[in-house]
Amino acid sequence: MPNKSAVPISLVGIKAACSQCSLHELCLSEGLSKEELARLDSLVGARRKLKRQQSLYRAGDAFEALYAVRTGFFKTDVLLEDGREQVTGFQMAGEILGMDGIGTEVHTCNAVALEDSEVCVIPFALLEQLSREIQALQHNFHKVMSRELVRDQGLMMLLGTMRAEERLAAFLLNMSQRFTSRGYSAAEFHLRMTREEIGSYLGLKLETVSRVFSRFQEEGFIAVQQKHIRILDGDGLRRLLNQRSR
Amino acid sequence: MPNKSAVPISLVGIKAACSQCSLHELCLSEGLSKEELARLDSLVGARRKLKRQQSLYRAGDAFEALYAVRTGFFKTDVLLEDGREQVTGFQMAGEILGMDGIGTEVHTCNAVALEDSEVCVIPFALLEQLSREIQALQHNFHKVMSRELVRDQGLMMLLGTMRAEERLAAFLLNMSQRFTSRGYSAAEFHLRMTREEIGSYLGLKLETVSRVFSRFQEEGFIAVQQKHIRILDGDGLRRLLNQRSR
DNA sequence: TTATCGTATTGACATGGATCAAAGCGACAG
DNA sequence: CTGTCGCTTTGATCCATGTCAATACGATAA
Repeated sequence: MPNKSAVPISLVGIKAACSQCSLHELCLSEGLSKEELARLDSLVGARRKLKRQQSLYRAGDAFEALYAVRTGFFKTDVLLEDGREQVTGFQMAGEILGMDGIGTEVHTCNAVALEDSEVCVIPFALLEQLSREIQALQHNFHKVMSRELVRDQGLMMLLGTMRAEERLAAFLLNMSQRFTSRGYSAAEFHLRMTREEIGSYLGLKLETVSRVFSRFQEEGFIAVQQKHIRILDGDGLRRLLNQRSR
Repeated sequence: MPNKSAVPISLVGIKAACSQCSLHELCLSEGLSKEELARLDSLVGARRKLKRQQSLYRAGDAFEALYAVRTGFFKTDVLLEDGREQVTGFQMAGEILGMDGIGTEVHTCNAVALEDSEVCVIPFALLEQLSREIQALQHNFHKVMSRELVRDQGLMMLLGTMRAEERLAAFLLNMSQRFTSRGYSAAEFHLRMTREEIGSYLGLKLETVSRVFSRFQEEGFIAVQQKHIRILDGDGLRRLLNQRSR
């Protein structure tokens, strides 16, 4: 039974406008004509603002829409009955949330804002309708889902075969790369999540995350200060990843 | 058990026919009208037969089509440069392979037949075209992709938080459930994969898989004899899964 | 300023699963 | 039938990471 989102939804009246949005190439609007973009604009109903720690949706909620992150930072996680948590992803501007709900009409994970954030609400029925009419939109959407599957493959590889140091190196390089492709510094960034959340994502305990960060610092790969990370030797991290581990 | 034919054909001239296929509810054709089914039939170009150990596609291959498993059994895996392998899934009749390639036009994993198998070839450009015209087909396809994302979530949870016994219990129950929904016995089945492949899928070494199977047998949960598995106490396995581990 | 609370770091120790090694088993070719 | 080969089982040992515990840090509120 889908339960109601516990937090009052804050819908802001501002119309989203994919045509104005700086996240083209990451989102669904790439390669659309002016006229098609306008139609996509009219589909994307509204934006929704979330404060830090607010849920965008929870496991069990009825599925109605996808969400495109406009600003901010999210995590998605799954909970086991006994309380164990697995963080399944961290999402930043331009990334799409909610696709887990399509198959069953019900969300299967929780999506939580890790900082004050804003998303575009994309009613799914309308997206399907419009993507029957706009081939490029249809294809973009399929690509987004497929890339998510490929991302998952990478994470399985990480969880299934990598040692702690490799996991953290992969994590840092991935964050760096994603910040870069959004125009931020590749070398210096703020982690929005706790050590525990990183650990959960990587299949490690928070103490291990902390220890490996310290070791990386001793070895000159990075400078850590709480959530602030500076990458001093990206190639060093990359070497760590590619070398035969055992 | 399917036996090996001496003929190494890969493409058979027989037209597939979704309308005749017994895998409706698992595949893409659920809820389609007679007329729509006929159109789907004409889309599904041909079947392709694979012998045990043959690749359906490999990482790096150009992406052109999806494949629906008609008979047989597959694994998908990803390889790291240093030779480490992560099995990302096992696929049986009615399941769709190849969606990893949509995002980049290139396959990102290998798909290998674990026994002599047959697939329906679904040229992807045609599938997109037809699903612009048939709403139910479009929606079915989206559901299939979404369910794959949810499956991945479950696997991440397994790889990130579960102990060896829980992983094996989850694996056995999952296999049992999938055999059941295809009309086979829930309690007795043949594993088509080696201990090493199971281990790779579950993030364990083959020795650990073997040991846990032996332990399960000692405790009366299952009877193992090589690849033949009999589940004697499914509830016992389920209890193992649900109990707080530590 | 000081108290508090969530988060992070670090140390000491425990352990589950990996590693290494040796048989055992079954299918198949000759 | 016999030998070979791939796969599986089992034992002994090791080690990476988990667990438990103490302390430190930084933001915020009083």
